[in-house]
Amino acid sequence: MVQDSSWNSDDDLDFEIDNFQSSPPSSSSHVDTSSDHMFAKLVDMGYSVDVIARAIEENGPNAETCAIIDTISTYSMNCEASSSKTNTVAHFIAMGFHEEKIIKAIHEHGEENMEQIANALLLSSEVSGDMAEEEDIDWSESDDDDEKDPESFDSCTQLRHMGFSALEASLAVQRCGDDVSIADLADFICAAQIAREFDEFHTDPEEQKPRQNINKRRIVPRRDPITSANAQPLSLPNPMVGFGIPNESVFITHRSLPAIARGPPYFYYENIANAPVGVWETISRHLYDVTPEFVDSKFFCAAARKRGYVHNLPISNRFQIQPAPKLTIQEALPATRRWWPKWDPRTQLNCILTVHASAQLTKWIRSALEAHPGEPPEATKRKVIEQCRRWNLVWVGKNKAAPLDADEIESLLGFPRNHTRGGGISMTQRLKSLGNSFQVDTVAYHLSVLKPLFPDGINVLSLFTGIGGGEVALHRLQIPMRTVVSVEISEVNRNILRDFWEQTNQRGRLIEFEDVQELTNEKIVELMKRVGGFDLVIGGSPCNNLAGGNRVSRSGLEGEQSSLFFEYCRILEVVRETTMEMRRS
DNA sequence: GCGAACATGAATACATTA
DNA sequence: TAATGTATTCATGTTCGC
Repeated sequence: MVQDSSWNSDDDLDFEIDNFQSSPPSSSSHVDTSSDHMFAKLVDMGYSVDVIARAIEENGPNAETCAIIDTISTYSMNCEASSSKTNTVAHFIAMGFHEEKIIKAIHEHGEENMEQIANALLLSSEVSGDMAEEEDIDWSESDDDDEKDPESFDSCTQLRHMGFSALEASLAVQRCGDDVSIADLADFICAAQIAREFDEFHTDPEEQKPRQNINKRRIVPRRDPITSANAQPLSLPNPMVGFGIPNESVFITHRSLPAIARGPPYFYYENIANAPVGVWETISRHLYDVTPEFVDSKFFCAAARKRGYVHNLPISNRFQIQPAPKLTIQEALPATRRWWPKWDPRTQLNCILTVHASAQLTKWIRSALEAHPGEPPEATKRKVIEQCRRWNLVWVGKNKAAPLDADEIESLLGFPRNHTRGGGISMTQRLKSLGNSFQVDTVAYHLSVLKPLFPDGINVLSLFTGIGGGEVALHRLQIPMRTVVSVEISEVNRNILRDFWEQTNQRGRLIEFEDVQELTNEKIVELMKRVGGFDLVIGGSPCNNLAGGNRVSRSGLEGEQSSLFFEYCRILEVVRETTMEMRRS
């Protein structure tokens, strides 16, 4: 039940926005930590008394308003409390609109007509110019120049004549650049509006914060060629825990997702973290400036796998699929325990690659160790451990180190046993396919947020499917796959996915393509109309030309295979545009 | 022709030391 | 702070045997 507003003064609005930003209030800000006052304010915001009481109880009577709002939003994410109406109000408040006008718009258009409410609010703010963001954003901080160029101003004027607000128009020009057509700018704004609507219940509270400093960095049009000269350095986190890992709440963090990046559809892109300098800057720039989430799978299983993920998924309320894998070699591969030398300090494996060590190497290790009946000399130990690390060898007998077999790799990567076995696949191909795949537990952790959002199933566009790491993750999360359109060049991998589909009695449709280039724009539109659109576009494009192990053609994103990343971008863009068109009609 | 086995460094990040 | 050392890396191309 939404109550009448009693805090619609500009001061109060500023206070709320400050709190949404999680920034410490300035000394001049009006901050009232009295729980009574806060209670009244939250009631005014439309939250139910029960929910507020519960949140205050959880956070303590001295908690700040933002903490309480976060908690309440968490309840709504969990579908346990909070009505959709309160979320609607909070959502538009977070966008910077006055509550009084929000309530009025809801009364006029009905709560379910989010788009009409948004339009009414935008129109209202256009007339009165009272959107908080417009007052807060310092447009002069663009480092291109201090004055708006006439062309941008013309675009803004035209957009405003089309009915968009000054804020929307300015933002669109800033984000897309000056050389973009009015039609494209209008599309950009519509995309953002639809995304906000769609994201109402799907993003965490932090992601819904107004980005007051959105223009305080250089905005490079996405279509610009990226060169090493203009790429901003993107450092890898240490420890590589992304936006959070299971059971380590100290690492749980929040992020600001650019408005243009918000779904629908959700997208999830993966590639190796240790790519040549500048590659991730380019990837991020082409995927709507979304900050990559770099995660090492050593926090999810007994093997390292440093990967970057660019996605627009919510990051609150992630959960791990069970049973959680063992995190040490000795626990994951208990048979090795008996033979593990005390002088080998490894407890986790390095990244699982596509090839394994030669028999010559394991033979050399055995000979080197058998040459010394007792403990080997330090130099020998060092050399053996170095090779064991290099080739991920484990101890399978006395003085006997061996590469992992395919079954063990399947287990470490989170695949069902024998996932890649059978169907005439050779061991070499099996190892290659596994070495190129996702670590399922890691990906599932990120995708887990989709489970409450798609209880009736999900339509997936799976690019560079490989052996189906994404599909296995969704299956293990028990998210029904209504449709999977899979694109995979390798016949062997396609067979593996098809086997998985049949073996697990999937009820949905599996539609297969060989080549991403076969998936023309027209074909994508046709497919989307056929299956009802895609909810998730997932894939990791080839890393051949990025990987450190490649001594021959590590040529970066322009390489023969790795340049297929741009196909991912093309396809994603078509899916997004078509999604918007389908929602309009 | 196919699969298995094998030899083939360098780019990069991070830690240590002077 | 710069130099040096250490660790890591979803690989490719060639040869050989069946």
